[in-house]
Amino acid sequence: MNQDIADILNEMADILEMQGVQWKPNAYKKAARELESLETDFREIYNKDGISGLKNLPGIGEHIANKIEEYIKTGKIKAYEKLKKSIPNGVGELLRIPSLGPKKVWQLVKKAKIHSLKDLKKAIKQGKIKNLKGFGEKSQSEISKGVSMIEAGSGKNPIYRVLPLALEIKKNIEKVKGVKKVEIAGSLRRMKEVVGDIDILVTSDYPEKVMDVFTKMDGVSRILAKGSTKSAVMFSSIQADVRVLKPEVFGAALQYFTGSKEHNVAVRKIAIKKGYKLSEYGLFERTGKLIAAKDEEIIYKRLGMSYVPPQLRELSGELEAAMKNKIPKLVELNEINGDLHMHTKASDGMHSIAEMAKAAKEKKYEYIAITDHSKSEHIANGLDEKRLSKHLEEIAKTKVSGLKIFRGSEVDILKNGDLDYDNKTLKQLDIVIASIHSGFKSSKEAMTKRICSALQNPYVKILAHPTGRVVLRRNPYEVNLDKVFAAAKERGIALEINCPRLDLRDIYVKKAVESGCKLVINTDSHSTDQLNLMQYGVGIAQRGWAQSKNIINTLPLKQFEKWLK
DNA sequence: GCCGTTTTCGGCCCGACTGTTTTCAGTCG
Repeated sequence: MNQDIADILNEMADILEMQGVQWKPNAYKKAARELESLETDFREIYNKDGISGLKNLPGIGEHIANKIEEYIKTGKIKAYEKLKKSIPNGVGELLRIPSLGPKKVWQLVKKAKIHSLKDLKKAIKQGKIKNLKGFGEKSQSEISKGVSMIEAGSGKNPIYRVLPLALEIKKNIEKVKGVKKVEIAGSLRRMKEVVGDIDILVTSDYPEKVMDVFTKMDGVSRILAKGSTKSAVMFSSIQADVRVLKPEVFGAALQYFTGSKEHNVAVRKIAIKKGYKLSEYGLFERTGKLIAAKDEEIIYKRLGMSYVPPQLRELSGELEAAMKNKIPKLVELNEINGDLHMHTKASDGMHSIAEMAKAAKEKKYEYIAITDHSKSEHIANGLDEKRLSKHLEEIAKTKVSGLKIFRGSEVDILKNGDLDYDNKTLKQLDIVIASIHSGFKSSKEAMTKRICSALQNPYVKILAHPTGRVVLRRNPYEVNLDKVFAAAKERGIALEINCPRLDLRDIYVKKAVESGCKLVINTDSHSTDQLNLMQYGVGIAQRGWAQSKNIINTLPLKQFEKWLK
């Protein structure tokens, strides 16, 4: 796994930085980032092109390439082992504490013999930290708070918990007198599936009023800071920051606070190359003359590229594309015309067919598919042929005006690659979703073969969670994506982007799009409220560069029915 | 340690904030 080697390089960077080594840490971090974002396994590159293949990767030169080769050949890197020995064992965890960076950690190690979180807690209790040179009363209490935070495990939150809160804050601020613009920034604007905190940017004639309303909102558990233009509060475990800005710098600030950090660093480098300087206050000439700040779009334009949608700002090829004017228009939530994966009380859902249909109608969908589990899925009360037959009649009887309800099933892919119903049964269905729910422990090759074999069935229309590394709670499995994509493409089967689970990494969707596969954004809803998960699926699709033409359920009903045939 | 239409040597993103200083280093976003 690329992550393994990236972790090692990152750790080497941390240790070097602690010891005050200049520049080298940056090089290691950059190399680690490159490996993390790599689509192909580094071993594959090495097997194909040897050490020069590694050296061709940006940020990886002779020395790091040699170390990677050493790792491939021996499973170890001598320089890394040596570095690890130069610091005590538990120091790594100290680096995760907010307000403690490599330099301060190293001070603690050297001057106070603090080698672990445990040592640190003891030293805080004894009041030793504040007496160290470079530390003081305040630092000690900050560190103490940081330790509690780490121990509480707080940090990152899933987007489906954070976005509703952010929208609520936005709504509240929009109502304040004098407010002109309110935008959500940060990783939330990029629609990352896991986000740190909420960042909201505002322009207003009366900043103080905004701060008052924000800090007094329902659900605020603690006010971390309240100033005239910037405040931070906690909503239980979620931190939210609001900044009021001058309208003339709003675009530059929005660009800056949206990130990602990697994207911003790269954009700034481009600015420098063009003889400019970019900060959150705008794009400037070397002379200090302001060129652009009001609008994000203009900043990108002045840097010689097209606008980069927030969801793509991960430094994964978006800048190259923007410079060539090749950024696609991404799929939008309002383009989704149907949800094709829904469960009802018949298997493991909570609501009836009619209730699900009504909720879908409220979403203004043109069509849905009811897709309960098949017979082998005993835990989920899967339907045998007899119950299925009755269930299909029920679906046919359910009428909601203006909504087409397809009769479907989420059919298990059995261990041998066969489907859970025979073809005679499958023939009665409008839509068959094939998916794996058991036997996760097979090898990558076996899983791939099993899925590809199921895809040969003429009735399969959709493959559920095709990502290869799906964490179905405790059941990760791996497949050869290229083979699965090829099989799906050949048979015109749509690959599902499964929304309720945070298991899709951007790369899978991007790869599927690039391979020419059709995708479908379904919610796998087990209750009416889960239909709201569609927006997160759209977010995942957007981050994977998907356009509406890639997504099968953006088709209007008539065209969708054609695709079904 | 990496990299190069300003460089094979000398750079490496920028600015605010904080706490500790007595002019600045470290951390953060």
